[in-house]
Amino acid sequence: MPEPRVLPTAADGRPRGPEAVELLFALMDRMREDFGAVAADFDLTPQQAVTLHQLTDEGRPMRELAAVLRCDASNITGIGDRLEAAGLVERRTSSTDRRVKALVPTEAGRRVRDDLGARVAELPPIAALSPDEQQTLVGLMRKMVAPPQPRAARP
Amino acid sequence: MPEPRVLPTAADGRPRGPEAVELLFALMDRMREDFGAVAADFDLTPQQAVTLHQLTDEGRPMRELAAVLRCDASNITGIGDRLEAAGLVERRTSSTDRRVKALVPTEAGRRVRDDLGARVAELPPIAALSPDEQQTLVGLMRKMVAPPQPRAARP
DNA sequence: TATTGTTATACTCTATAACTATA
DNA sequence: TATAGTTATAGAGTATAACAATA
Repeated sequence: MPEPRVLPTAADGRPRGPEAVELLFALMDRMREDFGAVAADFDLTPQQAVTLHQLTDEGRPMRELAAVLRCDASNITGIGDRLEAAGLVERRTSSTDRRVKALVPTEAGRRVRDDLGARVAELPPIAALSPDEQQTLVGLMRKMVAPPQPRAARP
Repeated sequence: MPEPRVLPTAADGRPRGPEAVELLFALMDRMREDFGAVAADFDLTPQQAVTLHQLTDEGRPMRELAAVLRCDASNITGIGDRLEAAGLVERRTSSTDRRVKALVPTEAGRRVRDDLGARVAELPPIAALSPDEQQTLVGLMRKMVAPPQPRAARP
């Protein structure tokens, strides 16, 4: 039973940046695997599931989705194609700017999105924590996901 | 500036499984992007960087790497090929079982691996936390990454 | 001119299945 | 037989560059 290569733990309680990174990677691998299994249950790839998960009932412009998913806009075309082929989304041209198209979830799409969300919320890594611990985790992650660079105004 | 779709926050302080999942996904996207940028600085793809990062100086059997990286063993062949072409690893056949080959980092590989590790440990998401917070995060993640299923012995 | 979505291209990752060489 | 690594294959994600339609 192989284990990830993890740097030695500090016995002094000092900052553990490297260790935190190792664990974060291990956690990401774990979530990727667990989430992928749930997505597969809905006949979706992980990215298709993530994209569907990001759709509000009103739909979202494809450009906006690319920004949220942090990928090039051209990728959304293909992902949208496949979600559309699966009958989970429709493309709707904006009435105010005919250049923009929104990916709008169909009724089936909304159902899958919600069912998938419920399943994901019960995944082991999250469920392994007590309510208090989940609360603590949420607080820490909020700080971590914050702005890339505070862009301090130092004139 | 689009934002991820995040479920409403509880005002009652009760378990926030869904919210924790949303933030975890956002964090994963963020880390994927940041880590990818660092890997690119070393002319590596994210997976190549992760693989190199998992190598000890003695090298690791390819099968073991597949288990650690949670992917099919056949993928390691290609990743190993590319790392080898870049002069960062060598294949070494085991002296005790000639079926197994280990991916062993070259001197250049060890240098890149270490430099890359140092860069990653300083990524913004981690650096955004204080030493105490990092310590707390490590504790939480240890529980989360634990065994897939405790596999309780209930005869 | 600038922006949105699309297309074309090339590369990587991914799993599956069949193969080889060992054990 | 069983296992480690390989090869072949197919599908999906990714970025880059160029394009049409629209603003």
